[in-house]
Amino acid sequence: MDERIPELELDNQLCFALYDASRSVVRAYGPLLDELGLTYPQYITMLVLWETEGPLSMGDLGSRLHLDSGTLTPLVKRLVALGVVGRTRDPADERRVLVTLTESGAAMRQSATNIPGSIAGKFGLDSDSACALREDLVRLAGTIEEPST
Amino acid sequence: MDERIPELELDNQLCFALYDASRSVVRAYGPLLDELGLTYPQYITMLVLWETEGPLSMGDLGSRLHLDSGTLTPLVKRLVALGVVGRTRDPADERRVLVTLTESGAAMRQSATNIPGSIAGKFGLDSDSACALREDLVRLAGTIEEPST
DNA sequence: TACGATTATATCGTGCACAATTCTATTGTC
DNA sequence: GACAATAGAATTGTGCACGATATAATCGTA
Repeated sequence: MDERIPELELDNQLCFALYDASRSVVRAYGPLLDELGLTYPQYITMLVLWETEGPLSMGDLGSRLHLDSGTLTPLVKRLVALGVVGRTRDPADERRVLVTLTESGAAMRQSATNIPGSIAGKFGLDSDSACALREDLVRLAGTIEEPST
Repeated sequence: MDERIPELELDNQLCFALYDASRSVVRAYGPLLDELGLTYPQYITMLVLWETEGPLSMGDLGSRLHLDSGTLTPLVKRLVALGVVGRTRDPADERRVLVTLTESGAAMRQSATNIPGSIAGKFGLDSDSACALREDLVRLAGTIEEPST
């Protein structure tokens, strides 16, 4: 093209570095999650259920993962089909749908305990750097979320 | 659940911070790209074309963006439908498809020059921090890509 | 110069993301 | 207690991602 416009060059975009790194990391989970029969979004959904006492509503899951019902509804239905969670209407409020781990879903947690270590090995990062990077990313996402005046 | 397993908690996952931040940033581009009629993946494709002298093959575009033909083929066809690029077979090698900017596509570059600045304003980061973060992410993605012995 | 191997793209199928809309249950408020 | 407003999910439609497969052009080489 005519002249260079450095701000528009791909290699100068923080957004592309993020987008590319995110896809790379999700791909890295692929082989490990295949053994569990989960996709990456399904895996993080299971993480939330594993760390929570008792059932969670679709809305609770959605706000934890920042996913809306258009994404979560079919995703959770696939988890039901896998037999790892159950879906029931909340008797106290029939609008709400409660998601609960099945025995099989709870048991899967043990098979997943090796995953974080395997992944950490693929990152060329020591634990402190990984933690610092994670904090930078959380801060960035938090800043962007602002309703922007 | 029974006991805590900190390595499996969502808030300790670098992968989730990345995944969440990436989606947040792409969402932040939404309103700006709407004015151009582009999606985020279409936008980064245009970035590559804008910074390149002459046409690019599908393969060139794919290796630059780390996207395969299953993603790029329909994406580029939508850019053709928008009238911003053209697709032609390479006469020197009929297997290759060359993507070229149309006049309208080249002109769109001017309308895009304000985007990086607008986005930078949404990040709570000074230019140096953003650059450092970008470099960390590029390094991370590069490390993961290794064919892993 | 046939012809098997390789290369470049396209196609197909599954599963996200997310905006927009719809549907039903609940919650004021009069 | 009727009823508008709201809240929680589901549905619909579009556009990625990506693995797997298919197709066609080119290349190597016997």
